[in-house]
Amino acid sequence: MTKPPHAGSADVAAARLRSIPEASVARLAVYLRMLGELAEQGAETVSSDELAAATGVNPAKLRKDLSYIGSYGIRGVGYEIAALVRQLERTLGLDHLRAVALVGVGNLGHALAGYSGFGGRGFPVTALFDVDPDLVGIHINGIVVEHVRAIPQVCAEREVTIGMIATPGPAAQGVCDLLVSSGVRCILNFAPVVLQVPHEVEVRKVDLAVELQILAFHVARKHLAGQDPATVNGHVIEHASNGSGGMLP
Amino acid sequence: MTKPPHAGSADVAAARLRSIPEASVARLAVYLRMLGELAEQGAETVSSDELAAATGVNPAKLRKDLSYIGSYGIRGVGYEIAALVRQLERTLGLDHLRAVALVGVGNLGHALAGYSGFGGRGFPVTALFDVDPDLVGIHINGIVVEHVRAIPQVCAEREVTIGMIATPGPAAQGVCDLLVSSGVRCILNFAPVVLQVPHEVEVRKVDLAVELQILAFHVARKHLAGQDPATVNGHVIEHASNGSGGMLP
DNA sequence: GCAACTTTGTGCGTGCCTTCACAAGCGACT
DNA sequence: AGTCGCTTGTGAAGGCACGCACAAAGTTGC
Repeated sequence: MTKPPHAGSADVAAARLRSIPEASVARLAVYLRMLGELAEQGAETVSSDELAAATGVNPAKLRKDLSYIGSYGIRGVGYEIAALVRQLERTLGLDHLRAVALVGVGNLGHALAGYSGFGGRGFPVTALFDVDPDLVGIHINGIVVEHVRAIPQVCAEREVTIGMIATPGPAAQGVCDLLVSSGVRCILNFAPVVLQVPHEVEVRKVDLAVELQILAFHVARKHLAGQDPATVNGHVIEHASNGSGGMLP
Repeated sequence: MTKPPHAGSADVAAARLRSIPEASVARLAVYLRMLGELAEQGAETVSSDELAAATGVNPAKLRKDLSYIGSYGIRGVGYEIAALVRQLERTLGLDHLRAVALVGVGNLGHALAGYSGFGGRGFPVTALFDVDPDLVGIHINGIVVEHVRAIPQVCAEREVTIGMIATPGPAAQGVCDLLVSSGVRCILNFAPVVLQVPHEVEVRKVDLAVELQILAFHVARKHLAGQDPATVNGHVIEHASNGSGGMLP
């Protein structure tokens, strides 16, 4: 199941896409952002060492990550930023916009709806949903909040390809089912629930409470272990000129 | 019950803590939440199969995870929920409260400050900071927003052990340095920047834009590959009675 | 008290990810 | 034109995590 039938460029691309390790994909997105910042600063090329330092990654790992999308580096020089950005965007599927629907306009949802980092990066939030009558009908960032029952119709109309769920836990599975039945195949879940989905649907979960608990574990560990620097396997990040130019709220 | 007639329980605990794989720690937090829900529903014991199904994890992996914190299961029966919860809380360092400071009360920060999932789980947000004069002085959930320059003093007073950074990217490193110099050793970073910290400081990063880009990659993959069900390595999660009882916004 | 059944705890093989180390390739300088 | 220095791309090794499969241990029924 690994061999492409014939060697047309589309098949090659598909084979490559499929074979990129999940861990690498996550880092590619980070490289892409850093490259954008470097381009803004007027840089035209970067070496793997520079880019690795700026993103806190091992240089060899970075080169291997980039090798998955092809050879776009010049030996003795580095990577041409513009070309690399273009290729990364194509690989990550950022060459056309992906409409995003957000369900749950409560506390967190409201913040996500107003988060400028999405629209500016090719992910316009084009639909908002909730069940609360007090919320349905209001506008956030120029988008009107619709009732959850309108999900199938609105998602179809606006060609939504990604759904974000920021509802309370108990409501999440129902909302998820609605999204899936509306053709949404990728879901970003903020609710503290494990979603049950058909195998063709991709779910990523962001669990803030779990993140804090992981940190708490490390606090406890440091306390118990005393703070012997040798035994703590903390990751040290070398130098790296401070990257600036973000885009959060 | 089974084995450990504790000999030097502190040392044993420390050794154990150090050796728990990072991936397991993340799952332990998930188990803990699910166990809490089960307890609320009146259950007294769970088998590894039940808990695994409810959390979308392989049963063997779950048992191995739990084995890292000791033998608290009863063969032929399962795990006694109350005892397991207690042990998990101790292992994750949830046996006493951890004061959290949040820097950046903009769009996302405001939502995090109001997020009930933190305080209810042993992570009271006890300090808020920003640089915006319009925000400094206002109250959110009964907490007053202070100026960033007050970080050292306030963090010391309120014994903050965890810092959350929800500032724009360019401000993050400066804020981080302030937190670290105030004695904060664990940081949850929402800013799209790789923080440079001393090796004894633990940083976890939540990057919403990257999460969406990873999803976009999978959209692109599905498109290119057609949707042959066999070649897509999606994870299928079996049955599992729908968990309810969450605690998001 | 014994046998059959259930469920935990774990040794082990497998595969993925990371990291090292080095050859190949490219540009610059003489 | 040739050589030198720098940087990429990758083969190979090590480590970690996953999941199977089974023995150990407990419970239930007779």
